[in-house]
Amino acid sequence: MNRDKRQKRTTIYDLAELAGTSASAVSAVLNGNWKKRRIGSQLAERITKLAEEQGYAVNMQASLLRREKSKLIGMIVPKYDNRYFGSIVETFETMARERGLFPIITCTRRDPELEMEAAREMLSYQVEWIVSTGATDPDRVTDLCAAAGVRSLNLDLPGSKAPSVISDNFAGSRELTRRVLVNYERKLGRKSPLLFIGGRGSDHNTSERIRGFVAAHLEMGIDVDGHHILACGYAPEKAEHALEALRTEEGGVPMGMFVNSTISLEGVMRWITRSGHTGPMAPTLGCFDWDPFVALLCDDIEMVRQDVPAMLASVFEIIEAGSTTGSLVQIPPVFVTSC
Amino acid sequence: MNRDKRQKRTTIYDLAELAGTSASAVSAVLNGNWKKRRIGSQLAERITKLAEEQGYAVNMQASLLRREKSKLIGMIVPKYDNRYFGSIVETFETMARERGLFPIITCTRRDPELEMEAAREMLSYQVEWIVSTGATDPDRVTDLCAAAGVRSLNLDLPGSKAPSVISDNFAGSRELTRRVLVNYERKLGRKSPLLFIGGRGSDHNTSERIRGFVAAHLEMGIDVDGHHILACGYAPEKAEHALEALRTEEGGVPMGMFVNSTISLEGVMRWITRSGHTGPMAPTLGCFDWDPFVALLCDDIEMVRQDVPAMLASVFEIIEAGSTTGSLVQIPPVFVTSC
DNA sequence: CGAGTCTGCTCAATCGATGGAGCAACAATT
DNA sequence: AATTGTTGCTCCATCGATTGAGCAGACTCG
Repeated sequence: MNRDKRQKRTTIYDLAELAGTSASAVSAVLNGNWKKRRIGSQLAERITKLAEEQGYAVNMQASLLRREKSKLIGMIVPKYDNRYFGSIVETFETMARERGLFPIITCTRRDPELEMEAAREMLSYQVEWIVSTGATDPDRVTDLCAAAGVRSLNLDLPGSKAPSVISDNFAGSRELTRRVLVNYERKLGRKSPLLFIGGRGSDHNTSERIRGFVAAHLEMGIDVDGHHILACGYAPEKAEHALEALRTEEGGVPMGMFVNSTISLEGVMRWITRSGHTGPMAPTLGCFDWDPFVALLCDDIEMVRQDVPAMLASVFEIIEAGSTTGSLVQIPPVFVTSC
Repeated sequence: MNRDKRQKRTTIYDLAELAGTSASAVSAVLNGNWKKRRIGSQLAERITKLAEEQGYAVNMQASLLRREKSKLIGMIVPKYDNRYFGSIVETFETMARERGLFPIITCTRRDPELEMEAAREMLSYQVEWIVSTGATDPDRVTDLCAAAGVRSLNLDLPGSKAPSVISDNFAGSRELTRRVLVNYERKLGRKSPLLFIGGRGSDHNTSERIRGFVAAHLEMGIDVDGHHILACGYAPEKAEHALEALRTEEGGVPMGMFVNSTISLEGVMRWITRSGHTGPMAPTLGCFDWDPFVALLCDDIEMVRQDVPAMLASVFEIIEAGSTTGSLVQIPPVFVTSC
């Protein structure tokens, strides 16, 4: 009877026996609908006390099996190595919990197969929603979910088959580019185009940001060099190598840059340091993303911070409304006036 | 029969009917032990094909309810806002998956109540292990787990009642302090003690690091000013305020500092920028933790990187060995030679 | 030819929580 | 006294997967 090392967990049947009552009474009391099920308040109190004493915890597996709703919500996220995704995850967890949902989060390291595998696993756990964040192929996840009758939603990168919440990449990028162009002109003493670096040309965000980048140049009467748009991928090394490759070419590397994420910025900074472009040689920068140390330590940089709280507020609005259309919500990012 | 919007998910019974066989045959085939249960390979193949066609996914709730082992492993983590915890989570997920475990991670934002709440929830989901990372009160979590017959383990901050894996804070801190003292002496032209800032005086890591800090001073024949040991908490603002308060005091702020985490470093950097201690006025720094941008952008700083892969290797070794003693494993951190 | 073995499958109990249906016991009403 | 209503519970089927036990039929061998 007494709790041993390898004991079985306390169940409602154990409590029922201890309380000299039935399992259904115990169940009713512990999940709060004992009033509806007309259990006397004295018995209720006795059961509650016993449960506490015995350290009882529901077996969610059993409970969820029986119930119709699981209250589980899944999120797929590419990486935990930057502030943007970190705050997405943290905010998501908090907001899910506030709504009585249990968040399950999985990091897929930008691996398309792992994304699908993780989604499949979440479906096994009977999640009610899957939020695909920055997924390489959101529509595949949506299809998988749809086949299982589970709702899904895209965050950060849009898909065509489920509602998507993303930053307003075009407007954000145009404004960021404008600001960097102004800084660059002030520094050089003349107008000159920027280099665009980072991201994948095939993803919506990158192409929208390129569109904004080009628009801002146009508006300021500056020609863009197509050859200076390097959507070389997200990994730091890719940005570093791309710059290094450019250096040996004719014209070299422009000393004004639009960097497409903090991850790419890491590579850019590495290149800057290694190639000795520091101090007065330092390039004029803009970064579509935010990092506190960069904001503090780098003086010639403009950063846009994606509005994570607003994005997730929108995500949960959609979830609460239960919408499934392929709508696209674009959240304006915030310009950080570096301290 | 056809899949509707609000359909029920496909079960082994559906598949059994479609295949004209029994549910137990389907179950045996799909969970791989059909050889043991002597199911013919033709039937097995037919079932497998059907399952694929129907997009079948096990109901984990049902499966786990029946099985003895859940293969779930929980991790509690304080924040996602720095590289250290980010890489802990990412590595943990990967390693858990490699071992056939399903990781459930929850961020508790350094809130002791949320920690307990999260642990309780994980117990409801029948996790087999809980890893408390940087928990404010690891022993409380251990007690809760023990009452439910669940193993637990502490990471980053040790507890007395469960095995703990942490960095070798004393040795790491002593070496870091030594390096910073050398840099500081080189800069000042004379020996001078450092300021210690960040962390909680009550936590093991902070007190061990202070011990290492003091030891390094002693070894170099430098007196430590007890008044310059500011374990003011982890939040950036706390560090910033502590420095600001010190500035108005007699002696002011020493221009050599040991910062106890990147989070505190954020506050320190803010103070440095706001109070104008930049350029040649910039302090000589050391930080017990690592961040790529700081490493790249700050030139007078030494950083230690906690060895996350080694720490998690040790965690999973303990899990695989099934040990429950309150042993303490200390992993030497790595010194980063800034690029 | 009968006993024993092996193959390929099915039956039914089980895990723990839930909730519809129903049953005593008693009070209130006609 | 008979009917109706209410209160406070209990019984039992159910969710979907798993697994020990068992049952035909085919095959083997003395």
